[in-house]
Amino acid sequence: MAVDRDQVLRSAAALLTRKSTATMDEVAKAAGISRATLHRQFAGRDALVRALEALGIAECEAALDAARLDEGPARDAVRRLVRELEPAAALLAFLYTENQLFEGEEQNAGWTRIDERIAGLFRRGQRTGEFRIDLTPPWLTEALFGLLASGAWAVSEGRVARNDFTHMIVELLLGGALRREES
Amino acid sequence: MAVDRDQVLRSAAALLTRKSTATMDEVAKAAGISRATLHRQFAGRDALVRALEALGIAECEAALDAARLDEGPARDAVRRLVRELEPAAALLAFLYTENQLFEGEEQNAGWTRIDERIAGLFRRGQRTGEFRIDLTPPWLTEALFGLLASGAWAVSEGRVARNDFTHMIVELLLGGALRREES
DNA sequence: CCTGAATGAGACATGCGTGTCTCACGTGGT
DNA sequence: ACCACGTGAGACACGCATGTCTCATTCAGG
Repeated sequence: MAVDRDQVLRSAAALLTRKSTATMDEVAKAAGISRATLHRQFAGRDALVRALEALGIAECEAALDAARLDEGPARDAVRRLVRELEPAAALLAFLYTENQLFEGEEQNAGWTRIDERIAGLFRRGQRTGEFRIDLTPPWLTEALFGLLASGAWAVSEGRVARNDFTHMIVELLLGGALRREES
Repeated sequence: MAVDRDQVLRSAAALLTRKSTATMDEVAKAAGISRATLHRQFAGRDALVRALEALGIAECEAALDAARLDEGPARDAVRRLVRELEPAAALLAFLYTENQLFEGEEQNAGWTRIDERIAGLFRRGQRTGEFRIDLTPPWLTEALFGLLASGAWAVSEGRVARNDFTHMIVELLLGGALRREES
């Protein structure tokens, strides 16, 4: 009776994040439904990944909105953004590596908009003099996603405590590894 | 005749870095040999990936040696390390994502040693007071590989100029995005 | 010139994931 | 109680990459 599509999507995301080559049968079992029903919800593996991508984009944009990127100091906006993005980090890490496979096809327009909003935040920080100008906004955006993925993986491997996730990423991204003389 | 095994490995690395799902047949064609010969050199796809992993480990350790990690200020050692690692970045990016698949099996001991050497460098920097102590060496190591992979991908996508590769990674890793008042 | 080793081309069987279909079962609504 | 709908289970064929094998060809060395 009306399988909870969103619930299926969540469990699929949780499984594929750990094992990106999981079979449709494994995905179905993980969701507690049969392969037939899974296939009734998502036409095929490709459709499933696309749905996951749409979910990732939606969560990203929700985080972007919740972080109020254009309010206050840019550095604080970055902190809020990473904090909001944390719950979606594992899914984003999966999609980040999965995207390498879509080499031929053009990527979903949603990512372009998200990249643009984040790059805009970094540009704002550069304009106000908060951020250095020798690191380009596109690179900072790329690095943010890369660190998000690394962080998610490090947490799942037990190399970083889950509670430190946001702190590790934000501090490295903003402050770097060097000690600062001034505060 | 005696097919140049190392040459085959290099071209396989170059191809798989761009298209991680490439067929054995595609790998063979890229190397300019037949699938039969490729299979005579590497028992199967698994053996090929393992060989690639061994190559990546070897290049990493060579870079580690060339960077002389225990000489001079730790920050300079990090700069040398990234510079030495740059040629191998694409291969490492491939292996970095491929490693997610080896979930069940234990990872190659070579990576453990490499991780340990790099983490040791960060620990040394913390001891000398160069690096902040709230970012753990394992996380900095993980972040270094993550940024290396992000950088390699950004370059191949044209989002970052190839010449800026080392600078972008080193500066972000060491200094972060914030402008520093003092030099 | 001859022999042998290595290579390329292709055929062939196999395993695996996938997509599709059918049918029986259980549940909810009428 | 009856009917309809969604579901689970399984069978089936297909596509595709893989692994293995054979055979002709080519090139190097004796």
